[in-house]
Amino acid sequence: MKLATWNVNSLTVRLPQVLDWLATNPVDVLALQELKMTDDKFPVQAFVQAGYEAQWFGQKTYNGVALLSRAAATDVVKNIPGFDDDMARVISGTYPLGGPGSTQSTGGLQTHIRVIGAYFPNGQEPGSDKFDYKMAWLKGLRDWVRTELQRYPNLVLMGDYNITFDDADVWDPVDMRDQIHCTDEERYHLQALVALGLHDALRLFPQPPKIYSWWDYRDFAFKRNRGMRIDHILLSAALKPSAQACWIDKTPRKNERPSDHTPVVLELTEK
DNA sequence: ATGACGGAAGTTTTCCGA
Repeated sequence: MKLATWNVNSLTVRLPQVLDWLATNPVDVLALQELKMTDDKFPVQAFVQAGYEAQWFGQKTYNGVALLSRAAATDVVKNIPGFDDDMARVISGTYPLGGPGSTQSTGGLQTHIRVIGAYFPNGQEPGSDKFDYKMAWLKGLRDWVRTELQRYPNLVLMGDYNITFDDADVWDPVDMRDQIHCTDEERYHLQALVALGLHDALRLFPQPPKIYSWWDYRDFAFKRNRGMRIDHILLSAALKPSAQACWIDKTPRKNERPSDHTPVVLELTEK
């Protein structure tokens, strides 16, 4: 079973690239962020034709998230229960554990996986209202994920976190010290999520140095590999033994009119 | 110190992202 996350920075612009990527990378679940479209504009038919179900939660201009999947989702929830939010940032669903061939399994929680796709707030800069919102949102997410983990031992939380774990995730950690995505407060909240019993999937496996998921459009940042790792897949302890591989696919960042983010992929053993 | 680029809204510029 393969799961992936990708901030597409406008699904209107990036739809052909998403379809191309799925044709080459037929993952079982793909979480999308920054759709930047209202629900009525969501291209559900294009995904159905590509063999994918979709659940989506859009918003005009900003935000918007979706889950594409081979198998149908159940228990779909939009945003964070218990946290009031004007913005469309989170969508979750439950899927059969395994590839499309194992959809006939019989329903116990151990045979399913809970997938949460999330677009974490940017935060703009420390001390701003948007930063305060980011901190409150992170606390709301954590309180909810704690209860989700009790219900669903097999859980993946993936998306655009807009937080780096540490300096290894930053091309210039000296320049970025205490800047947005790199502050102690943000990293505290990220570690608090980990402390719920989650694992940074990418770091379960050896990786090349200077591995990032986002590069600024400006100043040839991608060509110079001046980026940050801010897109993550966290998986629960129950799923950790199933993890086979995790990687960042830089290929779509080389497209014409690319998203500034690129996909992160997690492979789990078939069970 | 500033802006670079790209997307959206919608109009000749602004806001925002990261």
